[in-house]
Amino acid sequence: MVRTPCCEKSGLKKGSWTPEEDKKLVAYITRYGHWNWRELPKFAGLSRCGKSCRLRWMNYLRPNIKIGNFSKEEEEIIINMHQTLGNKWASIAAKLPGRTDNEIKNHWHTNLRKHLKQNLKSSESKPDTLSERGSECKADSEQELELPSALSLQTLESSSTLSPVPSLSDLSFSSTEYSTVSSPEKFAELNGDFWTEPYVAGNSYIQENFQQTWGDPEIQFPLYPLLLEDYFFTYPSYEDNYMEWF
DNA sequence: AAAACCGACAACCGCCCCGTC
DNA sequence: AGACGGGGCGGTTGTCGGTTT
Repeated sequence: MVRTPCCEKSGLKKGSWTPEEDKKLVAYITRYGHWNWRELPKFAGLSRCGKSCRLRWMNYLRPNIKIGNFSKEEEEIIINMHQTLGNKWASIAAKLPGRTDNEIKNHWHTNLRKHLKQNLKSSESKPDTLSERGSECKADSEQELELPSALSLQTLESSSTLSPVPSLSDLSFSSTEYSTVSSPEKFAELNGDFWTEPYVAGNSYIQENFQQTWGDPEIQFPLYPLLLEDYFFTYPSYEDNYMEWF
C-alpha cells in the first residue's frame, strides 16, 4: 500500500514558526477548532504541513501548557514512570498536567538521563535527594533505571482518577518554582488573560495584534460544518479566555 | 576576537493504531 | 475483510545560543 503523504512536500514551509504563523494558527483553531489537521493549514492561510500545525498547537500554543523548569516532583514522576513504562512519553505526559510528551522526552534526554548516569558512577548510597536516589540505581544501560521513590505509581493513578484534568494542586506541586497556567482558575488569576503572562515568550505577540490577525483575509471559514459546541465542550476554557481577544 | 565545541530544545520524519467506508 | 486516511507517538535531526579554546 502506498500511503499518501501527510502533505505536499513542495511549497510548504519548514523550520521554526514565526509569530505571524502562530497568530494565524491560534486564531483559526480558537474560532473553528482543529476539525481536520491536513486541511486546516489551507483554511488558516498557512503554508505548513498539517502535522506541523498539530505539533505546534499541541506542544506550544494550546492552553494550559506549562513552560519552565521541571520541579523535583515532576522529575521524580518522570523517572518513576520511565522505569515502569519505558519511553512511553505520551503516557508519562498524561500524568503531568501541562507538560507535553515532547518536552518530557527532551528533558529526559538532556537532563535526567545524564543526571542519573552521573550519580550511578559517583555514589552508592544516601538516597535522600532526587540526585542521590539516582545513585541507587543499578546499571543504567539507558533503560534499567531502578529508582526508589516516595511517589508510587498507584498514587499517581489515584490522583489522576480523582479528576480528569488534575490541577497542579492536586499533585501538590510547588507551583512557585515556575510560572504555570494549569486551569481556568489560573487564567482568571492572570487578570483574565492567559496570553499576557510573560513566561509565554511566544504568546505575547499574539495578544498584541490579534484584532489585526483576525481580520486577515487569508483565514477562511472551513468547508465543513463545525460543531463548535463540541469543540468548546472539549476545551471549556477556550471561549472564555480566547474570545476576549476578538 | 574568532573558531570550535557543546547542550538544550524545537521541529521533522516515518511508523503504527484505529476508525470509517 | 480489507483498503484507506487521520491522528498519535517515538526517534531523530536541525538550529541556535552559550561556553571553551
